[in-house]
Amino acid sequence: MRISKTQHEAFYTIGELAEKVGVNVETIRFYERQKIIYQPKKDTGRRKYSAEFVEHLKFIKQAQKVGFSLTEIKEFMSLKLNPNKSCISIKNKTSMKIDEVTDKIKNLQKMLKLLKKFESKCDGNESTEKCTILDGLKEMQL
Amino acid sequence: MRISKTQHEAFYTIGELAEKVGVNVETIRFYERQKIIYQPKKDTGRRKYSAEFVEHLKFIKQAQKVGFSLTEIKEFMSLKLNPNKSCISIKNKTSMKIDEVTDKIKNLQKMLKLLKKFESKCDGNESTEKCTILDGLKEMQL
DNA sequence: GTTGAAACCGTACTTAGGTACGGGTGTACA
DNA sequence: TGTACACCCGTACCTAAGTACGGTTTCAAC
Repeated sequence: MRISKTQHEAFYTIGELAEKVGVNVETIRFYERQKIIYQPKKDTGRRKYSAEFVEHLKFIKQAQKVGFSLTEIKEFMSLKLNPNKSCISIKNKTSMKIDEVTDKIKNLQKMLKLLKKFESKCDGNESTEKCTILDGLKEMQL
Repeated sequence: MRISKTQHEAFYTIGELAEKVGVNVETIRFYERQKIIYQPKKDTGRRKYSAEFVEHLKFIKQAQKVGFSLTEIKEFMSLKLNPNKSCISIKNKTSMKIDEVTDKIKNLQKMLKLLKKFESKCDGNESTEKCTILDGLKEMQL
C-alpha cells in the first residue's frame, strides 16, 4: 500500500488488492473484463485501486458465499454505479431473493436435522453394511 | 410405467424415469457415465429402471439443492452400494458436513436479515440514487 | 545501471454440471 | 406391416467462474 503525496489517500496495486481481499490477481482482471467491477484509474499503465475496491471485492465474495451468481452481483453493482433507474426493479429483485434464500435455509435445516440424526445414531465402529447413516440416507427426502 | 408380467414390479424406461423425476434423459445418462448411479439391467439394449432409481435421483437432486456437489453425492451413493469400509469415515464426513451446513445457514440468515431490512425500508418509488437498498449493500459485510 | 519481481495484455485452458447432435436400431400401435 | 417415436452410443458443445501461459514493459532495490 502506497500513500499519495498530495492527498494522503491509500492506493493499491492489483497484487496488493488481491492479497488484501484474498483472491487471485487474475480473478480481479476477470471481474473487470466481465464488468463486475470498473477499471480503476491507471498510473503509467498500471491499475491504481482506491480503498473502495476492497469493499467491492469483499462484497462480491460474501455475496457469492451465500449463493448469488456473478450475474446477479453484477446487477447489484451496476445499480450502485448507475443511479438512473427506478428503484422498483431493485425492490422486486430483493423480494425474489428473499423467497429464494428463505427456501434454501429451510432445505438446509432439514438436511442438517437429518445429518445430526445420523451422526448421533452411529457409533463409528460398524461396517458400512450396518451403518445407520447409510440407512438414514434412504429416508432423506427433503 | 410398465408392469413386469411375472413379478408385478414396476419398471421405467429412461424417458419415463426422467419425466417422473423431472430431469433430462441426457442427465441420467450423464450420471451413469460419472458413476453417480449404476447402470440398470438392460432389456434388448434398453435400460430398465426399478423404482429405487426414482429415489436415487430424487436424493441427488435434493442434495444438490442444498449445496452438495456431485462428487460428494457420488461418495454417499457409493457408500450405500459398497459396504466394505469401516463406518468411521462416513461418520467423519457427516460431522464435517454438519459444520459446513451450519455455517452456510448462518451466512444465509445474515443475508436474509439484510435483504429484509432493505426491502422494508424501500418504498419502490425513489430513483436508485436515493435507494435504501443500495445504501444497505454498502454495509453488507457478513 | 542492472536485474528480478510484478504488472500488462490477449488468448487458451480447466472443472463442474450438464445439453445437444447425428446416425443407427427397436418397438408400440394404427 | 409400416412408420413415427423413443432409445442407443459416442462425441461435441455450452455456461459459469475462474486459472494459466507467454511475451512485453515497468518499477524498485541493490
